[in-house]
Amino acid sequence: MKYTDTIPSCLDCLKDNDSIFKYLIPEELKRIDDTKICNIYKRGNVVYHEGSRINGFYCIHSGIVKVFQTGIDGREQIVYFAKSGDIIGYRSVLSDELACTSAKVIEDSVLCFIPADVLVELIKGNGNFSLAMMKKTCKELGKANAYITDIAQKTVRERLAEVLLNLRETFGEDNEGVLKILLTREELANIVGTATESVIRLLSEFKNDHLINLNGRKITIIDHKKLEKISNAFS
Amino acid sequence: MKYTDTIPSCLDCLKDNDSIFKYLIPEELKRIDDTKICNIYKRGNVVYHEGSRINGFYCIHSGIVKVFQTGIDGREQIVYFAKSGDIIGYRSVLSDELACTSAKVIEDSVLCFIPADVLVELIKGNGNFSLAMMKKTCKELGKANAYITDIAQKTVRERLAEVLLNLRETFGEDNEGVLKILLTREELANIVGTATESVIRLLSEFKNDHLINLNGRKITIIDHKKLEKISNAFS
DNA sequence: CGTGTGATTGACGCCTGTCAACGTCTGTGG
DNA sequence: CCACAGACGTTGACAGGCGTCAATCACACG
Repeated sequence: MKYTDTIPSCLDCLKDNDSIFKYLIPEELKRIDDTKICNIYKRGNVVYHEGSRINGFYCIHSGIVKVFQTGIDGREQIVYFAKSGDIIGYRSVLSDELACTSAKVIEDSVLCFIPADVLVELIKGNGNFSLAMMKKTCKELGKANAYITDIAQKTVRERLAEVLLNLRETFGEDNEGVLKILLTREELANIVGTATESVIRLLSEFKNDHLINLNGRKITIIDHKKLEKISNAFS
Repeated sequence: MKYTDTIPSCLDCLKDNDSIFKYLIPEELKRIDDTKICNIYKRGNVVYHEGSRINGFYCIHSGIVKVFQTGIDGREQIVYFAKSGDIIGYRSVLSDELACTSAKVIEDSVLCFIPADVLVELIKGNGNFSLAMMKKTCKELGKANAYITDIAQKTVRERLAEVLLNLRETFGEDNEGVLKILLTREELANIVGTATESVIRLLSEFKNDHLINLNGRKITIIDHKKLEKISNAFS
């Protein structure tokens, strides 16, 4: 599965994606280019597993990866989606803990693995990069806190509406209006934090109310306004 | 409310508390000592308010502060408790966003305010401190993710048991076994993410099953083992 | 064509939120 | 010293959102 064909250079990658690495100086970027290991992953492949020790982190060159925790009787709770330009696994590296999440590929991906000590080195050495990483982590923490409040106070219906809007915001839609991320009903349920059947029922309710269109896993948002009202957004 | 009497020196504070500032060199610590502003806060006082811009962060010298988000119709969701040695408000400073939480004093406190630019300066200048801050934030992020999973998958009963155990872990108990944090039933509900009445009902259930003792706001954990079993801990 | 995975629908019941009434305690002011 | 207001705690009744179980359908794939 080694990806020796055309290893993406970080410099090229930076042009396309808004990555955290833009805060690095050329020599530092070269250090990453030299140490990274790139691989192709297919949908369903596991990038890393909860409870394992990770000695590095991954940068998403292309594709989509879901990051989730495994809860009671193996039910997944998705806490994050990573797309091109994002990095995953750095949390465990920096907190010096075992991975508290698993990562699995949703859409065929090219991922670059970068050793832990390179990251530590960069944070210690480059104040601007360090600050940017802090900022990134703090923003994620803010989002996590907001989601705790959401999930604790909103109904499943409200949360589903919100999740749909978030997905559009994050992944956009093609020129037909179809969300550029395909998820199973179960995966949707694992974001919202509910049962698969509930998602199915609510989705067809939304469809009947002409808020969305459904075509298999393809979801089209029709009435953005009403969805927002349902989601009861207070942020 | 200015606390001019006996301003706690950071050096003394470090001896008692395990604070993040232990990674600073003496000159840096002095910089904080020189710029900080210390105040006394009484129970109920608001430290900072959601949506406001904070131009610094707070270090808890003594007391307890709850950090929460305000959700639908003003209901609070508590996301963090800060006690002596902890810092709060740094998230908003570093993410350069408005405060996404409010902080309110639970137990009379002495808080030291430290300007934002001092923090940024330290992170940029001291790699070890920077790394420690990253580590701290990453750990918090891990906890937040774990709580998302919890709240999404566990029942109220399980979560309440877990919260009680967490409180004991964090704040300890006096020699009578009473938890060293006093919360109203509503505050407990705002941690668990449920209605006040549910907390009351479950608490008296726990009491009847001889898992805990209740005396007003004083809670004593009797049967740690069974509570753990109820909490369904999978971590 | 059998097998397996995912999607859908219906039935059922419990957990839990909401509403309402009442009890308890503390502090304040007359 | 007592009355009263207000915050907090408790209990009961009730309904409905949502999880669970089970059966069936749809579709892809070897």
